Amino acid sequence: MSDDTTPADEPKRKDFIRQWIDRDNESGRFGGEVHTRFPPEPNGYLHIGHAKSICLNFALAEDYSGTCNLRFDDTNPCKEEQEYVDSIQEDLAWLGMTPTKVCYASDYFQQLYDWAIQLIEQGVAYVDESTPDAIAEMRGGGLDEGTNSPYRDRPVEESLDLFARMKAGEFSDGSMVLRAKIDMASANINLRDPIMYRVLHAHHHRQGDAWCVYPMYDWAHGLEDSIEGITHSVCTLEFENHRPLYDWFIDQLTDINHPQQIEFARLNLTYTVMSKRKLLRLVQENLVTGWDDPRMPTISGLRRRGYSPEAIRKFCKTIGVAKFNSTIDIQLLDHCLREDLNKTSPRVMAVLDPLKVTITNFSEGDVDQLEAINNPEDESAGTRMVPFTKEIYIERADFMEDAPKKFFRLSQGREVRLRYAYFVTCDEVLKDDAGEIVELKCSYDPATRGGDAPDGRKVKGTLHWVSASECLDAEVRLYDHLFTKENPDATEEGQDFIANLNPDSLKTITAKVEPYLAASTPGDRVQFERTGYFCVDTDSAADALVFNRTVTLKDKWKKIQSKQGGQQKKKKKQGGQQKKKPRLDYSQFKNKKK
RNA sequence: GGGGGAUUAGUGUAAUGGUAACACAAGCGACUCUGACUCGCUUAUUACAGGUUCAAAUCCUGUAUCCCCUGCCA
Repeated sequence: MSDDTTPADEPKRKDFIRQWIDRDNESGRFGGEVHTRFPPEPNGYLHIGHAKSICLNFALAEDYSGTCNLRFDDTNPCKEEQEYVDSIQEDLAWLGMTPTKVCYASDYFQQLYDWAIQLIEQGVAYVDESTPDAIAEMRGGGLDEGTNSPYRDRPVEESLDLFARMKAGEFSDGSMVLRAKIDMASANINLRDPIMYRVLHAHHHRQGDAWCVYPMYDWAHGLEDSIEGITHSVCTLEFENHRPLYDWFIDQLTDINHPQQIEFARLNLTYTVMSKRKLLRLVQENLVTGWDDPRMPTISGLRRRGYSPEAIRKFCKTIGVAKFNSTIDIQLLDHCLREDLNKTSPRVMAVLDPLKVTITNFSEGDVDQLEAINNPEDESAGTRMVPFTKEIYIERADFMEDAPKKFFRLSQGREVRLRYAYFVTCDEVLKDDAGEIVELKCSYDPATRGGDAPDGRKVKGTLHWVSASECLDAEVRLYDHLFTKENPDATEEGQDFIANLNPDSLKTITAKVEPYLAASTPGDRVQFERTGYFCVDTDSAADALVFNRTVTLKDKWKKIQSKQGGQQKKKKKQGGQQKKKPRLDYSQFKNKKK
């Protein structure tokens, strides 16, 4: 994970978390040690938002010569499954992270239980037999102060006895809880006698049926951190209100390690959703093919799509960390991706939308093997041979009748270069009855073999191509944003984010690819020249290749085209004064929780 | 109505009392056997209003806006 480039001459800018750690180190608060952790609940797949947290926590440990644990926060047996534990470990390893230790919150259940008894004995915890509704009612809210539970001052012995019997399974789910005795009038609702344990007769994925009580997050989390010797407990903004409680619990147990909780803003990305609930819904309603659907922002989805761990790490580093609730433009992720793939991906030619071209003056049956560079960014990648024949395919979009001056590609009477091959000139356009172009007749200049004209004549365009007789068919899955709107939650009244799903987020086509690709295996990443970066899908087989489009190449021509179209439209509308786009404000669209 | 946070170019992130930087995006141009890559140039009265100061993004006061908080979820 230390391969991300940080120019040594660039002054290291420190985010607020590193500044905080520096202060702690200066004061000697933790003896100069920095121990972090990544604490997922195993109830879903990791996504790019988790990657931000992962990269942060592991980078902190590395930067300060500390440690970083992976800890499964498995305190709720109802939602958690081994499947998720496995996927999380796989994703973490793929991202290139090696935890110092792999821990489970459930391993601390006995310690937590013993400490709970200690709090009861200290008179700061009690068993409450009120109903869930009654507890909610008594908690109050807003300006209403809470009211004390009638069980709040019951004798210690009674709570001790009841708590032991809760654990033993004598009581039904929801019948009683263990509560901390703090302050029912606190302005911070989290401090109004928060629940520490609930009764749950549920099977735990690691503890089996050993427990009938399970600890709540607020009670458990800080103590888990404390047990592991965590110094800086980094979490997301919504836990800021919980920090006083985090500190309170640890303070009750004198002489245990007291980590510092630090909160940062979670990642939001345009054109996608990040909440586990929404991702789960996409999977459960079969709106995508699964957690690893290449359109999903999950780590497994990105992996299958063809993202590299380097690109994701670079992205996480680039976006930085702060407390401002921001939304990152997906184009920044694309940029980090292209930056890495450009350096690492072998080039190859593939025609996605084939148009047949016959080289009229090329001998029938001849196969001319031409040398092509595998990666201009990496000389060690070497070269390969590409077969050229009388009939080839080019991209349909690379030919245009009555082409404008700015169109550098093929048109009647125009000459272009076929990459690594020859200059060709279009002599004739063949159409079917419907007027559709079905074939081009071109002539080639044998003197330009390899792609250069001995007479020094230049050509403006270079096209990729593939031999019609030597090429392979391949299924290509063209992916686009999963949603049509920057903010999928921006919907009409009565709709939700599902309404903004992009119906064109996947187009499957059959492409013609050069024979060199026959040996490719799932996970291989290549660049289809002039088109984009592609990755061999897990569905791919030797005789049935399947490619996923990871990301397109930047396309200046497309911009020129759309600008010309746009200008015409604008003229029609009126003067076309460009208004400044307002700052992204998603809040007005968010569904308020009732 | 209460509590906790936040606000710097279109989007993000820096600058921690010394005159707004970097990346992406957008636009213009150069280069090019990928209209890719690469390389140039362009883009901010620091949410607003006052105040302190020789000097304010930074300190003070007030205002506005946004986010989070009333699960026996995490």
